[in-house]
Amino acid sequence: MTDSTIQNFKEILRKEGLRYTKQRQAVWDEIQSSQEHRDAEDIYMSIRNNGVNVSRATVYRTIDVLVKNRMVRKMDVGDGRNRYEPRLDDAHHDHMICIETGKIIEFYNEELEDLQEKIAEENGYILVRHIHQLFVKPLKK
Amino acid sequence: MTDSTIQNFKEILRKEGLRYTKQRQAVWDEIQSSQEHRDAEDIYMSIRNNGVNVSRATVYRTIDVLVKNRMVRKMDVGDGRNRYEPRLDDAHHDHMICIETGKIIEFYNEELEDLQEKIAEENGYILVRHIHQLFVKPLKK
DNA sequence: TATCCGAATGAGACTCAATCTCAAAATGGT
DNA sequence: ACCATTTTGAGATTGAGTCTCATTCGGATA
Repeated sequence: MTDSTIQNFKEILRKEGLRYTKQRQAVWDEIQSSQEHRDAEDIYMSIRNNGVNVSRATVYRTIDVLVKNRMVRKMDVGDGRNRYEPRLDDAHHDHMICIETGKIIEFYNEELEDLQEKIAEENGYILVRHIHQLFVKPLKK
Repeated sequence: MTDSTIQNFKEILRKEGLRYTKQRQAVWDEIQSSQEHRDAEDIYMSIRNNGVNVSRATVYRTIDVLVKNRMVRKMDVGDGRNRYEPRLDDAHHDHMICIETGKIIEFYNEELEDLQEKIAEENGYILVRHIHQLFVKPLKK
């Protein structure tokens, strides 16, 4: 991680009135270290394997702060375990999950985004957020 | 429920190699009796209140069969409890959830459906199914 | 840099939806 | 009606996530 990312993280904690601790830093470091879509247990075990003593409670608590501040994206893939990924840039994307291999593919489509806002408005609402997952299987060649 | 629906249900059980029991019928009757998006506990309690003795295990087991056979739609609204609704016709729709009132609004948009298939294909996949929920709040007048 | 007080941590208890277990009951083909 | 097989149900279990609270820590202050 870069110094600027650490600074950014510290600023968020300050803004939230929270203290800077090595556990919180370790959680953010760990999530940030991979672009994969990982579950909380995975993140927890990785931190411990790196020699930092942290509890599950702290992992969950820190993830909440990161999600709230849009540094981490929480995604529900429908199997009961949420997955987390860092939002290093602010680019939004949705996910496609291959039902044969379990592979998760990210996608972004402007038209799709616009359409969703339009649908919400047509019903008298403003779109706040959305969950959108495509379950797919490979095209046969 | 109509006789034809009962027949249809019996046929599905036969096709699956399962026996016809009053508990299974009661679960299907209960789900079919309302177009609302209900959770398993709600369905379970309603059946019991109607005087049919059934267990949670049987409710869940029967729902699985109904979902598999596309008689019931299972939806994950992100609060940890799945909701179920009957698929009386085969018309597909997605859901909009008001984050202020919890109200669930159904919607269908052809353009949206086409777009999703197109996106999957562009990535070398065939769309099998999708999860799509819009979390919205009311437009201020 | 020593003091101090409110915040953070962690081990494990708890929650709650959903699944599993297995003895007893029910089904349906003969 | 018989009986092999399936289904049921009460309660145990699972597992992700949350909560508790005694102990530890951060950091503002002097």
